[in-house]
Amino acid sequence: MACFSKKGFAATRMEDIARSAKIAKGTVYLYFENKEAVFKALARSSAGARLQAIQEHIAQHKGSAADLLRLMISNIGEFASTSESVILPRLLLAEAGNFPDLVKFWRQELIDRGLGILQSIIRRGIESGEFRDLPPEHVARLCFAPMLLIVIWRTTFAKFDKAPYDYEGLIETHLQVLLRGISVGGDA
Amino acid sequence: MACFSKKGFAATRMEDIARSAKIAKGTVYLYFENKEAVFKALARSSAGARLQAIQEHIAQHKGSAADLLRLMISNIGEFASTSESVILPRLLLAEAGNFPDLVKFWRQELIDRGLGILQSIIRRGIESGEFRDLPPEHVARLCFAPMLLIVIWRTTFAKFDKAPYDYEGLIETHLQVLLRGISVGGDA
DNA sequence: CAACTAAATGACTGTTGGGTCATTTAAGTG
DNA sequence: CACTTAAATGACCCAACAGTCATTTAGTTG
Repeated sequence: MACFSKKGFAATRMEDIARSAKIAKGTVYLYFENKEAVFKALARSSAGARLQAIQEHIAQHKGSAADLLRLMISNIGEFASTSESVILPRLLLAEAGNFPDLVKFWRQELIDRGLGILQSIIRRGIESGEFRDLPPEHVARLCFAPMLLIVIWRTTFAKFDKAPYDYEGLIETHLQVLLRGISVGGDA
Repeated sequence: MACFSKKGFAATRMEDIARSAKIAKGTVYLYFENKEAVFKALARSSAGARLQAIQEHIAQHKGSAADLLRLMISNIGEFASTSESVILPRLLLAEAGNFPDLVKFWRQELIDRGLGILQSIIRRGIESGEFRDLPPEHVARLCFAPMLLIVIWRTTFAKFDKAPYDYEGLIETHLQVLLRGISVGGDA
């Protein structure tokens, strides 16, 4: 992951990978068919389990839809702004053109499922009268968009920041604006 | 642009570029030092002029901050969801690791300036009492985040859509949620 | 310890593709 | 048309690197 995320797929040499793993180049080929297989194995390493857990957690949640949404966004937000693993989605984004099957995999297993979860929360909020009647498929993406921005910012532009950017503050503001924006009451 | 955006920098051969331009490989080297120079020339082609124009337009705008914000977001949104040029930012994102100086250029010339414009609108709205007192640097990014999502969606995931996604609807919803979320009044 | 098996190595090979330049083609000039 | 200059070409060269495999090293068993 370190190698690929630093230079991209094409510019990473098998020797780089091997040295990074403290083994010889030939050894890599005992475990992987070729360079592409190394990359794919890496890219499939799954956040799927985590999503599964979230999905179940939500089904049995009793609080308001707003609370649930707040919870989810905080969670994803924390991941996006602190985890080292964000270079993985970043990497996939960068190499998307050369690995269409991986893109399809990620789209189905993570994006569609993730958006589905968000949508179901929003739909629930609308039905219960908490949220205004807005298109859930759009609102779900609005919930997620700032996370994507954080991932891209951290992995691409952060190195040129004079002062470290306050990701927590962004997420906090996002929650305030979003919840006020979709709630029916005069205040959120 | 067609070549690079299809396969990325490394996987694009000079012959591809040449054939695409209906000239011979050697001819490319009459106009560009090497492959990197071709890429950089492409990546520098500037939306800077457009930004300049926007900046001036805003200085003399008389309407409410909300109207101004709506205008800007609609504009950027239309660009993000219809222009073919989005493959350019997409490309830069993908190749960021290999061209740090280009990233710095884009960050300074486009991102910082663009965010600056948004921030100034928001600050104006806060001072005039239209908007709530939220951190402008965060709100500016919230304004922009869905555009980024659109760009990435279109250039990476759209090909797997069963039905074409309604980008206009997303932008419309974004405006509704955002303006209601940051306005002081009970309604936006 | 001898005999055997499994794992790891890295020198080597073949291919790919960036970059060069001798040659050809086209344009300009008196 | 003869001659000069500029532009374009693509066969060729060579460095880089993915992938191979004969050899070495480490581990296991009786």
